[in-house]
This record gives sequence, structure tokens and C-alpha cells, in this order.
Amino acid sequence: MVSLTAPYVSGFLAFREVPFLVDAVRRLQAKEPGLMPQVILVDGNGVLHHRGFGVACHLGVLTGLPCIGVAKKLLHVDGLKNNALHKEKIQLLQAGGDSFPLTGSSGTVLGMALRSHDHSTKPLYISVGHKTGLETAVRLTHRCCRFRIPEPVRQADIRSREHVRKTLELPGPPALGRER
DNA sequence: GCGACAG
DNA sequence: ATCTTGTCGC
Repeated sequence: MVSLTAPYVSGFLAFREVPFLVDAVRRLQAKEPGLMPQVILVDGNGVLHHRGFGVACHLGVLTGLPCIGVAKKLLHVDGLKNNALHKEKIQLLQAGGDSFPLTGSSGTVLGMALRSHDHSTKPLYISVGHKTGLETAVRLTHRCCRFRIPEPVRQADIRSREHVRKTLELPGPPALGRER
């Protein structure tokens, strides 16, 4: 269990969460090196970011592991916006695996909006974090989706919440925030 | 000036 | 993110 201190500020998520993520990877390396993943799906963005360097990039550089940014909402950057036009494109996504590029005003493709499975309406926003191409990132993410949220992220979410629930209900030292 | 804009 | 209310599908 960790206690977050830095506040959440859009565009600065890495400064709040990456230290704990790096620590988790380090602890795994020390305790169960055989379980070290070949790639990490990060709950947040990679290069789809104000300065082209979101939490998925930070974690990749700090650990040397391939990382993929998987965001649930579109971060408004480089002219990208969740407006009517964007929503129309989402409507055009038919089956799971369908996607369309997220091209900023600068002409750069910052990521892809992905319909993660057949029965999902709201897309996932995939972007390169570290040591991976965008196409690979999108395909791998799609293959991890039993539901809208890719299973690795979903399980981390479910299990961390459960852990916090069981830890917080009993008397003990107070803690602020929670992290996976 | 305020709100929006990963979690 | 968190919280709350209501609905739909398996």
C-alpha cells in the first residue's frame, strides 16, 4: 500500500504516479524476476501528451521496458478535442479492433482511438510509450480486451481496490489516496 | 475570469 | 478519480 502526496494535475500525471510504478517494477525484479513482463500497459498516455511525454513514456525510460499508453479519455492536446467531429468518427468504428488515427494540428499522429471490443461504444486512446510502434500497441491492447478495459489494467484496478477496501475498513494508520 | 484536459 | 441512481443484458 502506498500513499500519494502529489495532487493530480492534468498533464502532470507522471509526477504523481510514476515513482510508485517504478518501485513496483523494481520490487518485482528483486522478488520474482521470472515474472518481469515483456511489455506494460500503462493507465494513462504515452506521446499523446502536452509535451509529448506522458506517464507511459516516463515509466518506459525509467525501467527500460516497452510501455503502451492506454487512456480512457481523450487528453486535449495539439488541437485534439472530444468534439462533434470526433464523436462522429467514433460512431464509424464498427467492430472490436477498429480504430482511427489521432492527428494533431501539427500533422503528427499522436495515437489511435480504438474500439476495444465488439460491444464497446466508448473508445480507448492508445499511444506509444516506449520501445513499441503504434500499430503494435493497438493490436496488443485489442488482444488483451475481454471487456472495454484491457485485462491487465482491469485486474490491477479491481485487485487494488479490493486490497484498499479490506485494508481501510479496519483500524490502522490513516493514508491518503491509493495506487496500483 | 472560469472551465476544460490522462488519473 | 469518487460517488450515486437507474437500466439493460447475460
